[in-house]
Amino acid sequence: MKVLIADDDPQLVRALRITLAAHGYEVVAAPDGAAAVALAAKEHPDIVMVDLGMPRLDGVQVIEALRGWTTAPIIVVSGRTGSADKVESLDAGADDYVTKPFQIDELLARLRALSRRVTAASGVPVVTFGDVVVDLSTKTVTRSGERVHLTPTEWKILEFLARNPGSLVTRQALLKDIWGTEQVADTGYLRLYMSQLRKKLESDPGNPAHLLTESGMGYRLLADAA
Amino acid sequence: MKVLIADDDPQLVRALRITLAAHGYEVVAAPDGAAAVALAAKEHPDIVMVDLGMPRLDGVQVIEALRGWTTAPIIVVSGRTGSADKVESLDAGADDYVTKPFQIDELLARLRALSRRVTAASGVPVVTFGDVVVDLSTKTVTRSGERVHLTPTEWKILEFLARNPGSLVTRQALLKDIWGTEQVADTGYLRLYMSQLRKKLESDPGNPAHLLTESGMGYRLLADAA
DNA sequence: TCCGGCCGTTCGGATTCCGTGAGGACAGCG
DNA sequence: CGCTGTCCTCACGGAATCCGAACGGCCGGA
Repeated sequence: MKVLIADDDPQLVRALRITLAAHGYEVVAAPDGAAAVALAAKEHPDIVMVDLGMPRLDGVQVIEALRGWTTAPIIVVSGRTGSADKVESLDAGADDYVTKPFQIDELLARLRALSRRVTAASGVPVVTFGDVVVDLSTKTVTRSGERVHLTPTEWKILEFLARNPGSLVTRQALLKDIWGTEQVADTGYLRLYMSQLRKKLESDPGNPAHLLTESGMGYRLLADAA
Repeated sequence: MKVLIADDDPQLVRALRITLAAHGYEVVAAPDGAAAVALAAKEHPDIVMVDLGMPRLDGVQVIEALRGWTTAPIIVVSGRTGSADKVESLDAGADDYVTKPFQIDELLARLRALSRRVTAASGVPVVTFGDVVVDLSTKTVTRSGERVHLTPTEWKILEFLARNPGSLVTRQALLKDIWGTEQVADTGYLRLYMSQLRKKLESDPGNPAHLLTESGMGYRLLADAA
């Protein structure tokens, strides 16, 4: 049973990690919302514990992002005791809400209750790199949890690259797959679409970290390890 | 959605009955543990709310009895705040634990969270988005509780989209499924039906929030969190 | 230092694609 | 025969997309 902890309090994370590990859970942790979403896509945890009021992406936004593609139980652990926060979190898709400070045995009991309800994972073919998630089955691209809109041509290029993660894709292979032209006359539009993809998906489009170009050869998508 | 309330405080039961009914729940109530178990066997509620410390059968015993034959979510509503009671209840099979006095909106939110699990787990093919509910088994569509009349063709399109919530559906897939035509010549009627569906289901048909179109590719139904 | 190949990026016109209103064809029904 | 509901065609305005052209930066070789 793998648990993802999203909390910006390193001391609390450390204590939880020890306790949960002692009870047989595998623990992964992220210090902010955006990292939590990316880590969830990569690790596919069975249960998610999320704090409200994290940097970079609020807890509620994390819940909404996760609910876009997973049904794993989500439990909110927050210092906020108001019912408004509880209602908002639960309606966003959370399954439980615990207020700090909490009794550790109560939290463990709630985790056990949620574990009972865990259903089998969906096994969707997804490719992730950085904070980007590419879902090849639903043709959906999200970045830090938010949907990114791609034009048909942009999607075709990204799809082709995502189906060959890590390996070099020659320019003519891309041109043939997307425009079907045998005769390749690079009039420059491939460069144009790569530019737009980087603008939409890279955090620093000028220095791409994942959509790499191999001079004279083609392009390469550097994906995260599955 | 049917809720069974097991509590020996008639005043609280009365208040809950009114509030829950106002939010669309069907309510049945039992004043003690033994009656609650009997009533559950007869009524088959979707969710059970149980108090600890009832006459004739304690709350934990009620939980254990119910868990013998049903997986319906059980939520404990109790005045006892100690973690020992929480742990005991949750480990007996309860799904949630709320302490009295409680905020009614928080309780409602937790009920909604449990309802989601019920519909998701029971495999009942129901898709919701905004104020619209699409029931694939009974072929009915309701909006804010009121039935919406769809023509056969409109229903076929919505059904196809609802069977692939969140996923992009290409125009040719829709045309092939609904008109069976191999050769696709979009003469424009698909666009017309999408327009009518939006008029009937979207609150702002001009700016659709759920029946989205991906230019050049197809359509996508953005459903609520499961 | 100059030069030419290669690449990324911006701009804008041409083209395709989409939403929507109006209305005809057709079948079922009283 | 008129009415009603549904399916479909057509046409138009607006939005999204494509792609040609051009400019600037980088870099290795002469």
